[in-house]
Amino acid sequence: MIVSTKGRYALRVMVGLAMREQDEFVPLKEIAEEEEISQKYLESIMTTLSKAGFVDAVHGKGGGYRLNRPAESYTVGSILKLTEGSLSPVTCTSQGCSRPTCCKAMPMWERLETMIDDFFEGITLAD
Amino acid sequence: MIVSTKGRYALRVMVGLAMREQDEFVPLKEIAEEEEISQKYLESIMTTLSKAGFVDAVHGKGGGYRLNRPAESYTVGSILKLTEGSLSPVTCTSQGCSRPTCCKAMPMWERLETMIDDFFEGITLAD
DNA sequence: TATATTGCCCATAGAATTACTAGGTAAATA
DNA sequence: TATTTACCTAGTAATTCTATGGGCAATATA
Repeated sequence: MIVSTKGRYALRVMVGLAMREQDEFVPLKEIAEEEEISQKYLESIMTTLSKAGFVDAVHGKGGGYRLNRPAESYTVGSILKLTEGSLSPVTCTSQGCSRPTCCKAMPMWERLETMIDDFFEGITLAD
Repeated sequence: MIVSTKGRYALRVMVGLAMREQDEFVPLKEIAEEEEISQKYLESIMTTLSKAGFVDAVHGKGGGYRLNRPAESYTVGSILKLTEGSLSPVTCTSQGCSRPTCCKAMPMWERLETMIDDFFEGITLAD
């Protein structure tokens, strides 16, 4: 499986935020309830999104998270790459491969990876 | 990662067999050395391929494995589906998904799955 | 028949990854 | 000051992946 729950949760949250008022801050607790995700688990995901500058985060009462640019400018690919680390369908392409026979399949893996990458980069939060 | 070593090993072995004489039986030991895969691990993979009828297996001296049809008739997809179980990029599509927001992404996952499936089914051992 | 060679079956173990939890710290607001 | 919120570090439980061990079954050859 290419995409784990972490990436899927991140995507769902971003979609959720995109459907709200642009300048409204939504606290973690509220997002977690809405999406039925454990608060604690979601915390680590939100921090990742925040540190990468994908969302604004504000502490204290009335604080929370919100998007900081229009939904069209977030590609699904950028979100998944951030949370998953990589979207490589095989370790061959992401970590290299030393074997002789494996390399016979290498062009295939590379084509697949490009195809998947194009797919995700071609979709934004406005879907 | 969609494709684990198991699937990749199977693919490599099948490619290796395809490049030999059609009616030659190759013992496990020889394949394992050629591909630098542990004999024991390869055993389980070969048994899977054999039980599914992808290869002929013969016991005893002079025995081993060989393909039983032309290389063009094996798609990469069929080999990977057999050894990996499924090529779904997310559990949503293979195991179902109950959540409301997840389903907003469902059409995307389905399109991706179809795309990947078409990709692998369009490639045979004659590559 | 005896022996060597080969594939087949079943269980288990180590490693890595994934998914999730616990508990405390820092910042902002009222 | 007290409350609300985000942030940080660590650890744990569960699952999957990768591989190993040991014995049994089938076949060929001497």
